[in-house]
Formats: sequence, C-alpha cells, structure tokens
Amino acid sequence: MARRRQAVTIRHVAADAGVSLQTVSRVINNEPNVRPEMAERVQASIARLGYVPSIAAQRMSGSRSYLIVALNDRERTLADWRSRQGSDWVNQMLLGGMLTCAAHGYRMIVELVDTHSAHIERELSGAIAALQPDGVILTPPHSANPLILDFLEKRQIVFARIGSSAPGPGFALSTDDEGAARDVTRHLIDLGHRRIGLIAGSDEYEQSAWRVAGWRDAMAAAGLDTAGLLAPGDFSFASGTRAAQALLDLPSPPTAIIASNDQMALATLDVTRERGLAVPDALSLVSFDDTPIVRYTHPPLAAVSQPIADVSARAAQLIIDRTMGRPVDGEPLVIPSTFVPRGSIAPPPSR
Amino acid sequence: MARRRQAVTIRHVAADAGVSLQTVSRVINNEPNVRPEMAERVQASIARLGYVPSIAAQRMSGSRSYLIVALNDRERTLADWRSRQGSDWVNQMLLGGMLTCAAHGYRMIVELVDTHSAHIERELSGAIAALQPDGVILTPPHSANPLILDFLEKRQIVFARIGSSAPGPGFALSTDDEGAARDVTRHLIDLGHRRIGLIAGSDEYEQSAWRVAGWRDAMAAAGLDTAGLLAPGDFSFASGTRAAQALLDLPSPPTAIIASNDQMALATLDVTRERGLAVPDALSLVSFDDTPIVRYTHPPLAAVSQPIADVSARAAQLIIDRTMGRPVDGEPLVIPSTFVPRGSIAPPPSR
DNA sequence: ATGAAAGCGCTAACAC
DNA sequence: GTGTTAGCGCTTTCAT
Repeated sequence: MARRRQAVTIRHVAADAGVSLQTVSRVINNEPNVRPEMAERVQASIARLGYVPSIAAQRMSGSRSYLIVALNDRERTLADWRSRQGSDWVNQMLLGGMLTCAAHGYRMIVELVDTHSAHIERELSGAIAALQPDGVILTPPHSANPLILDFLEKRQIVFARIGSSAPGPGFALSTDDEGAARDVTRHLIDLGHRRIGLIAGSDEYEQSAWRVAGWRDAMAAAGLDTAGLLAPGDFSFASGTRAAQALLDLPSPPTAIIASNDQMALATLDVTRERGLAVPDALSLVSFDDTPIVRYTHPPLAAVSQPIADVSARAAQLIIDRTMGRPVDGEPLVIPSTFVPRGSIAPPPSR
Repeated sequence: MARRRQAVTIRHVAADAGVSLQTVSRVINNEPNVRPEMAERVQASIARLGYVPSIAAQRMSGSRSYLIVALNDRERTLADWRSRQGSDWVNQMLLGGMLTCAAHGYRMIVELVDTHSAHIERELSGAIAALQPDGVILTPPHSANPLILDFLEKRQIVFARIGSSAPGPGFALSTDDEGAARDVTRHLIDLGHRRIGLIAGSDEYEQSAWRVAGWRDAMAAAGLDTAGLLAPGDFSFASGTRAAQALLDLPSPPTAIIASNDQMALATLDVTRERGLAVPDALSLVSFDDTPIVRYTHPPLAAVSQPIADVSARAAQLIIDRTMGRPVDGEPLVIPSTFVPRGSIAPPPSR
C-alpha cells in the first residue's frame, strides 16, 4: 500500500512564503492579525503549490472537522432504495445539503442508523466518535427521537431537526405540513367535495399528526364531519391498500381521499382500479411527497411537494454558521410546501 | 462553540486495561503479537468505555482513513436531482457502496466533480488532499477520463472504474452492456422484428459504444441490415425526441427502437403518442437503465436493468481489500445486466 | 502583528 | 509478545 503522506503541507507553504506556520494558519482561517501584504504572499504560495489543508489534521488540532453528518433512518432508507420506487428524499437532501456544504468547504456524509435499535445511542456515539462532525442533520423520524436529541444535546453537538417545528435543542426546520394539508383539503372542498377521507402516516413521524390536524381543521372550518373518514396507515403500500379499502367500504364512502404519502396513494389508485372506480371522476386522489413516479401514473397524481432540498440547504447553513461562530437565528424555521394539482382531482360525481 | 475533544481515547482504554497504547492499537487493528487473554482484556475495556477510534487520528498517524470517495459527474448528477425524473443511480450506488463500507468500518463520501472542468485535476487534487481517502470509486464518464486516471495512478491512489471494461490502472467493473444490447436485439428479432433502430448515447460514455456494438452484432448475426437505423443521442430527452423523429421519418421506419437510456425512451414514447403510433402494436420500445418511472408509463417500458448496487458494492470491496493488503484479483469484472420485458414490446405489425 | 512551543489521538518503527 | 519513542499536519496557547 502506498504510504499516504500529504503532498503539500502547511510547512511547505510557510517555507515558500517565508513566514511561520502560524501565519499560514491564520490566512487559511481568515483570522485577524495578518498584514494584507503578508496574507497576499501566503495566498500566492498556497495557490502556487496547490495547497489544501488536511481536514484530519485540522480536526486533530481541535479545530473544525468540516464534516456534517446527515442521519437517516436505516430501515426506511434501505427499503426505499431496494424497492426502487423512485423515492428521492435522499437525493433532494444531498442536492441541498451537499451544495451548501461544498460552498463552505464542508462535506456532507450520510449515515444510516436504525431509529428502533436498542443500541441507538451506541451507534450514534460511534459515528460521532469516528467522524467528529461539526454538526448533525436529523431527518424524520430521528428528528423526534428523544434518545437522539438528548444524546446530542448532552454532548453539545450542533444539530438540526428536519421535520420538527417545536423549539428546543437544535435548529428546527419544517415544511408546514399542517398548512399544506389544510390547503389541500380546502381545495377539495372548494371543488365541491363534502366527504374527504385521509389516510394517516406512521405515528412515529411528527408530520403524520400535522397532516391530520390540517385536514381536521379545514373540514371543521367548512362545517364538515370527519367521523370515520380517518384511516390509519404507516406509509407502506400495504397499509395504503387496507386504508383505501376501509374508506371505500364505508356506507357513505368519501368522494376524495388524501394519502399521507405517495406509496399509500399508489395503493389507493390500485384499489380504485380493482373496484372499477374512475379517478378522478368517481374519486379524487391527492398525495404527499410528490416523488417522481406520481407524475407518470394514470392519471398523474396531484400532490403536496415538499422543499427537501431547500430545507436541507438551510439546515446545513445553520450548522455551518453556528460552527463558524456567526450569529444565528435559532427560531424554528418553516419552509412552505406547495400543492401541485394534477389529473387526479375533479369535482365530486353529481348524485 | 463546544470544545470538541474525544471523550474516550486510546489512552483511557490502555489505562483501563492496564496495557500500553500500542497493545490497544494492535487489538483495534487485529494485528498479531497480542496474547488472546490480553486482547480479551482490551476488548472488554473498549466495550465498557464505549471507545471508538477517531478516524482523523488514524489518518494522521499515517494509517488508513477509512474513507472512500465516490466521484460523480457534477453536471449530470445535479441535473438528475434537479429534474426529479427519478434517476436512482446515486441511490443504487449508495445502497451497494455504503453497506459494504459500513461492514468494514468505512464510510463512503460522495463528491461531485465536473468532468469537463479545465481545472479537474485541481478539483480532484483538492478533494484528495482534504479527505485523504483510502480509495476512489469512479463513475461514468469519469471512469474514462484520462486526466483523472493519470492523476490517480500517478498518486498511487487505489481506485475503481465503474462502467469500464479495459484492463489498466484501477479495478474495472462493468455491466456487460454489449451482451445486454445483443440479447435485447436478439429478443426483438425472435419476436419477428427485422428493422430495429438504436438511439445511441453520448460518446463520452464507454457504454454507448458497447450498446451500439451489441446491437450491430446481433443484427449482423441475423443477416439484418443496420443502414440508417442508428440515430445519435446524448442521453437527454431532447436528443431522444430528435432521434425518434429521425428514425420514424425513415422511408422504411423501424418496427422496434432501442433507446440507450430511459430519458430517450420516454422521449420516443412521446413522439409515438404525437404521431398516433401505438406502442407496442405499431412500435416496440426498449430502454436502458430501468429507472423507477419506466414501470409507470403506459405501457410500462421493457428495459435493461443494470446492477449498480452490486457493482458499487464490489468496487468498495475491492478497494477495501486492497487497502487492507489482502490479495485481490485485479482482473476486469463483469456483472451482467438483466433484461426486464414489459408491455412495450410485441411482435411487429403484420403487413 | 508575528512566532515558538505544546499537544490533539493514533500508529510506525524500533527497542526489549 | 509488549512497551517506548517519535511524529503525522494542524491549531491552540502563550511569548514577543
């Protein structure tokens, strides 16, 4: 194996510029107490030699590690990747996170941790100890896992919670799921729907409750009853099938269904097909997530699109700013989702 | 900002177990010259204290960095992520790569580098200097970029080339695109097709030429002419549209078209729709990649599915083995693609 | 404003 | 088999 030694070190730069290591270090880190002309000379040497600091060495000396860990749920992420159903959550997270990180010399590194693991603290602790990241971005359902939150808070690690709206330790960033659910429900009501069913997501996700709340809210505001119209689900296709069947078996079935994610919406679409129910003529259908495939189903599904890339970009930015010691607004951040109407919605069938 | 110091270091373990640092180090790295009972005692201390080595420190001392960089083309990857067309190349790469890495205490870290950049060596060099990875996994088109290959070889960095079949520096791993193209073409010929068009991919990708070769080969073996049936493309939707139009404008148009990727196949599907050509009755259509959405088009597209997860898992394994000093077979590796027949293929229309 | 010294956590090289 | 020493590349003290 090749001896791996840094080709160009701070020492080379210092020698080349005729200054001390310290001065070079100050220039690299934009620290004060360097005369402009000195700084310029050092910069020239850096450019000439093609010097890039080793993040391992920076980390070792007690400074930043320039690493941000994005913590995703192992089970769910792997299931998504294996099923190849086009879930692009991780892609969107990387899109926002990596670009923001790159702009500041940071790297984003994806870690999979099982939120149900009995040893979750050990797993997390291991990842932290090995990587020594400057910050951690939590994604649902980790964002609401008290074991993880406590651990990070205790260790004083800077972190962000994506999909959380509560204040508390760590930056909270959410996508206004309640508002989105309310808007969608209102949209359907405006189309003339009176019985609108909701297929809920897993309780483990905070979003699930918000979506239910938004739907309830809009229904109540319109004076509509929700009794029996809430079907439990867990984001899986199978649970979507069960929920859709339950809703459509109702004595007075809904004329519109909102599914809390795309997989359950696809399941619902399948159920309607089996029953010979036309979408959107006999049943309107809306989903959450807006993964790529819902644009290709027949009909394409109207969906709530969530700005995951924006959210993860903001999360990374907050962590970087905080790490750099810049003043940061720690208030919970809400980045609105958008409703994308497509062919799966229409006025209810006239009786 | 919180002072970031390792909570438990090798020193704590050594003290706890009553041995020297070196012995602990040997145990961590599974090195010889440690009596089983000693090793056991050390392991016990490690477990009790929850010790995990800092990879920064390991790197610093000239050992492994436990990092593998996966180098993807910046422009194309970002375009895929932004367009949200369900391209799951990166997901599949992470699936295979991350799991293999994790099994050996490694991490995979995605880097985006523009293969066309004038400063590509500088970009690469910066990433290497900052991260000091133990190995690099090249993806197309980087796998065939001589600037990158030379750079890595010169620096004696262990690397793998995904999508390359030529021997040479670095491990070559490919998916038998030529064989897959041959099989698909033969499949169509067996269905009765005589005029089979091919929409080629970008020249920048080695795969493009192989797919053409496989198609040519199968056509020749069946005594069929390919004159005029090869349409250039560059993997983009727009190029697919142009290519499909050119093929279908032929005096004697093909009864089947093979597109070198899903986007161009989708474009072809659109063109057929505009022209009122029924797929598969009037035209059979096959694509390469098998991204999630092609299962949801109407009709769903038959496609060549490539084992990206397997390939990246093998690539990571090769790098890790080599880094660990284990004997490794450096021969080019071929992991076959599989053809997934779906509703878009049928016998040609009878005249 | 600049430099010198010490040390981060770990492993290579060398003793014993 | 085990321990000791030196040093990786950088930043943090603390001098000057």
